[in-house]
Amino acid sequence: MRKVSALRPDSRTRILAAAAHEFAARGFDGANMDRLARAARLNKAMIYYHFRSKAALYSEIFREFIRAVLDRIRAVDESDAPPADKIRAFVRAIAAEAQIRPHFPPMWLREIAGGSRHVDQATVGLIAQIPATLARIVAEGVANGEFRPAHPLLLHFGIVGPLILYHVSEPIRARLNRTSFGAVPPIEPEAVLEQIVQSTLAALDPAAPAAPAGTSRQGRRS
Amino acid sequence: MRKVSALRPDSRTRILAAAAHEFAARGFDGANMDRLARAARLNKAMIYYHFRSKAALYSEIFREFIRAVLDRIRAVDESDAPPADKIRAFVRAIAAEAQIRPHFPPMWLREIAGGSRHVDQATVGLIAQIPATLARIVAEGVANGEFRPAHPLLLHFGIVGPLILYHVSEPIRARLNRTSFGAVPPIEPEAVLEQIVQSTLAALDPAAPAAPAGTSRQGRRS
DNA sequence: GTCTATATCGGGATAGAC
DNA sequence: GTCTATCCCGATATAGAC
Repeated sequence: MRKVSALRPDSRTRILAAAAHEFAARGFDGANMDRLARAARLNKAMIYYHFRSKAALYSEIFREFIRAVLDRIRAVDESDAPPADKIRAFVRAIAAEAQIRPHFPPMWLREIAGGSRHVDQATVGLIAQIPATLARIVAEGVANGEFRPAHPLLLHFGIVGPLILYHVSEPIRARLNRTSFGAVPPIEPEAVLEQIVQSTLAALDPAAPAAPAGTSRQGRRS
Repeated sequence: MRKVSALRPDSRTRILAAAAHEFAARGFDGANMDRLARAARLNKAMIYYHFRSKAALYSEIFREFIRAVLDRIRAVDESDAPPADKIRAFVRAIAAEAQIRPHFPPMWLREIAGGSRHVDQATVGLIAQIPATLARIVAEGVANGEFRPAHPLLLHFGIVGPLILYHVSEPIRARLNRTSFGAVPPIEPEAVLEQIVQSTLAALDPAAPAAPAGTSRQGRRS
């Protein structure tokens, strides 16, 4: 919401970029305003000229991330594609945003781990709309008879979990490869998406094994 | 590795318990030694009598968590059950550990998000053995002809991602319910396990749609 | 808008008595 | 083993010149 000469980003933009990096790598408490300022080629005072506090800076970055995801996802929901295609697009929407903004997955993960301690109620409401959107898509498919009912939040975990883990694990995979604890073959981004879409649609397939989610199946033979 | 009168846990045990709670809720940097001491009904000095530093305390807790998971998982791998049952048991092993030690999932998540900054190389090696064990199970099934080849790490994300997200999201679900942003219907633990096992086995099913994981499929219809 | 100082304080770690 | 008191650094935030 702010005009910027695209060539040399202004100080505010540089701060936001550096802060996203810092928060993603270290978390809210681990982030250091001095280091952040240096990375933005500015001094601390400049940060506090643009932002009220560390917390305000963090909130703004995180809220903007969530908003970007929500924008894409809502567009998907409001399209007139069949539900199965919406699911597919839903997964790709989140993946695309994670690809474009590599600092988003780690920040998201940390917020989940911390019970959203660093975000205000309004932002919590925004976050909640992500699975809520998925729930609408599922409901549409159920009404169609294309899907069988499934717990939307659980479905959401099945999408977001692997996706975020994949994006976030890049540094670890690199580290493991460097230290040769066991070289990890590279993972194709398309393979990640395919597997997630497949397993999500499988969980929604009315024809499928169904897995009545009973408490009583174990020790069966393949 | 330490005898303890089971009735009144000794100070060291109380510290470990309080620390797990504190680290899980706030992360390494957010954790506060004063608050931790109070929770353990001790003073800070006592913590430093038992542990070299905050980092050492953190490391020990985390390593122990990983070891507990590894113990279960190795037992699964070394059993003579058919590969599909091993997969099932693998999922349940991690879920059981997450159930018993509720502080483990958030800490794990944070370590992933932070690129394992707070753990030593040896522990990183232990962590890596979790997907490595899964890889062995998969390889066994592939050799059998029961499974088709799949990227073990990707498979691992498909298991751990949803599972950890489920466990870790309990506080948020509660918060959402309290603030009535939209009441979340409860998720049955068994349903979580079933869905994860199903989708994992589906990804390994040689008969299935297969999704050749090529880089070249997009824009197709369902 | 951008900078150099600096105020202020929370929190990790230690000293040393008991 | 357990405590009280304290050191002291690092980190958020601000003052105030340019």
